[in-house]
Amino acid sequence: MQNAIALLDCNNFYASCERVFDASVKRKPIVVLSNNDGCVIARSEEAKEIGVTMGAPLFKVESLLTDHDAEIYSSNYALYGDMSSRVMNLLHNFTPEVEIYSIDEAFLNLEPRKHSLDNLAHSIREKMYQWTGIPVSIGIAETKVLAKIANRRAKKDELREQGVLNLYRSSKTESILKETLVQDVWGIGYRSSLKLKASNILTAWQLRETDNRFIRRLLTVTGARIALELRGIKCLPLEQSSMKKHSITCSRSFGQIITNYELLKEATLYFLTRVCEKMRHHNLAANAVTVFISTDRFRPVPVPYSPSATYSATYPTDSNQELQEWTFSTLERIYDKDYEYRKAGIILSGLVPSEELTKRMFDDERFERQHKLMKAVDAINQKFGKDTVRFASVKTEGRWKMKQTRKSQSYTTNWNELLIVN
DNA sequence: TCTGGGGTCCTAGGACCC
DNA sequence: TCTGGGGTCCTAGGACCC
Repeated sequence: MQNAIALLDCNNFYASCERVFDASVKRKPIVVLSNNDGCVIARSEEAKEIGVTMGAPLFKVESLLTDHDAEIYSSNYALYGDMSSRVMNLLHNFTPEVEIYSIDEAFLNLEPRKHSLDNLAHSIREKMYQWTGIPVSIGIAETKVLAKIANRRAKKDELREQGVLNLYRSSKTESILKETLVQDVWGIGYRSSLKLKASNILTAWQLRETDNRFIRRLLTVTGARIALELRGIKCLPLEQSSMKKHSITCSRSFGQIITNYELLKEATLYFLTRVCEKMRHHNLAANAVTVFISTDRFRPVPVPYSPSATYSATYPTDSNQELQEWTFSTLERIYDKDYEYRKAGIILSGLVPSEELTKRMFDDERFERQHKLMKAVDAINQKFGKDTVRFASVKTEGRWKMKQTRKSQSYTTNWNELLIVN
């Protein structure tokens, strides 16, 4: 017995979040920008209609947007994160098995159920809009990959009003797979689509019908699993308890080119401060830090250079000071003075719950002092604002400082920015 | 020093996703 | 002038061991 899987996806999520709190933009084109206000990462339907493409750099579409009286927002992750958890929490009213896949998507196991799949999906959709103001689309099928395809079609023009497409044991599946190009299948990216095309495999249906050993050789197990999922064979299970983080990253493109080693050190130290905060907020510790730096990918002169290196330690730590030592020694390994750098970042990995540090704390007095110190610093910064207390070496005004000139209010997470209704 | 297969562990990099 | 950031998974290849 194959259970029916649903994929629920919030329509134009970031744009919809902005719209919930600002009635004046109900019919206007809306776009939300990436960090640093660099490019477009979310668009309302109206913005799509005037021809704004996903990922377009702001400077290329700015005049188009102003001509159409569009609203432009910097990204407000506090708001989106909060709206997301409202949506996700409500899903448990409909089924116990929910996998939160991303900030705006969740897979649901729809069994067991009292009503028909279609009725259930429509009722989830209506309730979600009523409770949160966020419109959602739902695709239903035997597997995750097929549910993704159903969801995508549920958003298409001719079907958009309904917002639900049920392909579970449906005779429509074959024709829809024949209309779906391989590059539009979840898990098949640009590289894989080129390989498939070279073998004359152009549609999802052809991918499904090709001998699986061939696909495995061409695209490794990842591709083989996708092909099986297209046949309705579950290879990707619902993962409900995937709350454990494996890594934490902070990286930025710089406002200007950096060649100077000291400036690069400043930047990585700033990123390290951010990832350490996040790590301790989740009560985690890390035993490895990866440092990466990169030249400008849009101007690869003379040649692109983007080295990275990892420092792995025996014991995990959550102390800035210790991680700072690891970071600098790693940066030194990859830095080459002959290049101009445009971007850098830090990744913490080997994450373990910080209770597991207890043993070390008994052994190591210096470590225990640092651990307590960091906890105190976090508490103060939480209360009085970011970087109220910091290491003297951490510069907060750098060329990597994030640009956010069009941010909306933190309607749901900051008492001082609540929505006022007159 | 050479001969050989098999196994593990680690890391860098590729590919993909939202 | 201006082109995002944060993740996961898989594999190839090196180092090491028996």
